Amino acid sequence: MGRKRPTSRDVANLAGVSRTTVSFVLNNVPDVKISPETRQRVLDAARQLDYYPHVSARRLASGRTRTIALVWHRGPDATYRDAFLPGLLQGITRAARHYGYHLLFRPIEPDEPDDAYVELARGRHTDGLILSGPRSDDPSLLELHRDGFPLVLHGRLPGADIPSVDVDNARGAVQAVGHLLALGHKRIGLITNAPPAYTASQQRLEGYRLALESAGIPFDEGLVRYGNFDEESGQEAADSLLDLPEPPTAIFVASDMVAIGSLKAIRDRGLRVPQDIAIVGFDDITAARFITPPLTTIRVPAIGLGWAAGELLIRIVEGDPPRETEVMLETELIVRQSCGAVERSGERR
Amino acid sequence: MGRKRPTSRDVANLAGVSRTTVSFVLNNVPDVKISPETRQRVLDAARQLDYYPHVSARRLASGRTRTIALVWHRGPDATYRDAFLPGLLQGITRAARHYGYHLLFRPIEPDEPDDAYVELARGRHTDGLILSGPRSDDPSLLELHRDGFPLVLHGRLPGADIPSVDVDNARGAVQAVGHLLALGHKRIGLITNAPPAYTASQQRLEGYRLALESAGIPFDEGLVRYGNFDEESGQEAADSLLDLPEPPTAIFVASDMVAIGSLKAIRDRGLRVPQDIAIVGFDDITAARFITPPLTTIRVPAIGLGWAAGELLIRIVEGDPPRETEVMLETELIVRQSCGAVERSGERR
DNA sequence: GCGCGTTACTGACACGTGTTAATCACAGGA
DNA sequence: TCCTGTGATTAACACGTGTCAGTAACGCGC
Repeated sequence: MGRKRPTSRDVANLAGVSRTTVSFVLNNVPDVKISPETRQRVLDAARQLDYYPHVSARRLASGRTRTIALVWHRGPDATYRDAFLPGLLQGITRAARHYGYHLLFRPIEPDEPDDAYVELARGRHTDGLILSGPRSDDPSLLELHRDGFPLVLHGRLPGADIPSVDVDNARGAVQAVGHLLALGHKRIGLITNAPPAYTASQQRLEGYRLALESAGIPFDEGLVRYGNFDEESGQEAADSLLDLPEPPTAIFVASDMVAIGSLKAIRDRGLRVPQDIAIVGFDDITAARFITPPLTTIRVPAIGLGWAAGELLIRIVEGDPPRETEVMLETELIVRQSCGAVERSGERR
Repeated sequence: MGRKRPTSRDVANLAGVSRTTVSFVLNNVPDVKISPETRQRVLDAARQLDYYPHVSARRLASGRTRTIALVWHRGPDATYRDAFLPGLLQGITRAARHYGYHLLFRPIEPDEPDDAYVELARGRHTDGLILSGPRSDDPSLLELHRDGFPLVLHGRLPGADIPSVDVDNARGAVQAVGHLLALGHKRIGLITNAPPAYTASQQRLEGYRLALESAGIPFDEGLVRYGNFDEESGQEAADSLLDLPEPPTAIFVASDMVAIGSLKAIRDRGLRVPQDIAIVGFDDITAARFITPPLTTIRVPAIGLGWAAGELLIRIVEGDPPRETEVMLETELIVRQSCGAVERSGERR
């Protein structure tokens, strides 16, 4: 075994000053006068001993952890959300690094209680939490927020005015349906990403309705089906739409994963995409570029969401909250081939 | 603002015992006798006050953080590795949760020094580190290991005998090439996943060579090309192989991402997969199932790797290291359509 | 009555840092 | 000579827990 970890006392002894002075120098405490020679002596001593302050001690004394956590609910939509995880993490960790914070990653598995994360907050494990996939019926959540613990939700939670970050699902749906309308389609079906209990599902439906209405086309409930995150549900939903006496000429499938299932259903009937049926997806998962035909879709800015959530949370932690604490990020229409707007080409997005 | 956080002293006062007793009860310290009534009084008091121990204080006193970190080097292969991140994280956090640990996620961005992670170890931020994508020329790494700090590498580092976890790349390549040989191919090309500087690339090449030799086919360097993680490199490499006077009838592309580029090159020449050229990939990324034709490939057990790394590290931290500290996990051959072994069907894997 | 072991509990120190209030040396003005 | 302000430094306390060494009470054998 090597020698023991050096402490700030060791640095102080080596530099011939008090421990307090070491703390002042290493933390660059403002409004404290330290002579340049002393400062240098301390820095030299610290370097010579290869001194790193003990984080736990520092946290205990300062009362701050400089750590935030991402609480990741692993629900029925796990595979769907896993596609966003790398981007979201990258965005959050970038913000964290920018402000000098660390990130704790805490998935909540299905067999755990939903409020397993409160221990992180109550035990002062972290200074704040980003909660992805919050449940509206979670009392601990409201309690934490009432007690002033910094929280940011990924995904809206109607009712409670908790700071949140989300993508503008309704506008994204308007972009998708608007694109199909511009291509001349009048009879456009909808397959949602998820059951109506999910707010994102409601919002995308709302955008679909808005786009149609502003084009003077009446909303027809008979053209709406509900997906359930996976391909199977997309296949069934598309089958159901194609069985209609007068099937749609285009379908907005509000999830790429579901859209992949829909494509299969269409192909199995010998129909061609986009010539017979045009398709626009949502999410822009990695696979969207590679399937046949490449999927026109709505890109969700995962990194941007992560950055926004991280920055918002840290600013709240530091007592400098922005005026607007409900952030909405814009989506982007990615035109590929499944919508019929462009012919096959070498373009690569 | 609500009232202050309760401390163990508050619990002690409410229960009418000493703080020491509270600690004994809540931590279930063995070999300490506490009467059942006292124990219950303490538990009731803790519950009544909604007491959660202060993690930082506990860490300082105990000298242990019960936290491990995943250090994630974001190098030139970032997009390729992002595909594994969710699985790896799930495996690690499962192991962490099983042993009562937390996970810190620490990406190292390209603009940071390679050894930015040492602060985590030296400052006792975590009890141990999992390093993904280690560099052999990193002196801090060897120094940490020499000082007895618990480390586990994801990916081999030849030379230093640091505990590590990796997939058996060579055997995976043998599986892939063996499958092509069994289908009757004699002239099999290789496109690696990465330049030869990457050990995984060397190992997959080695497996390719072994499989051929054990089938009595001499290794021909002229059939080997080096990929570079992305599709472009796969396209170029495949073009180069197809330009040969006697092109191969099958190609083992040791990366699905690279294979996608190769498929494009083949299709652009009007050739069909698998009828004219058979392809087997490596990694089993999500997109592999969805491209046309669905890619036969070698599945890498991301969750298993994560679990193995997490468990190995924690056992080392707890002073109970297994005898074998170099773990190798097996890959799995996933047969789809790009190899020509099965005709188009409804199967879904 | 006294020594002794056992049960149930506590006092006091340690962990390594941040931070406030105080101290000291010293120069300058009256 | 004494008072005062200021620049440089430090003593001392606080943060909330884990844990060792001890103590008080009590039963028991002789």
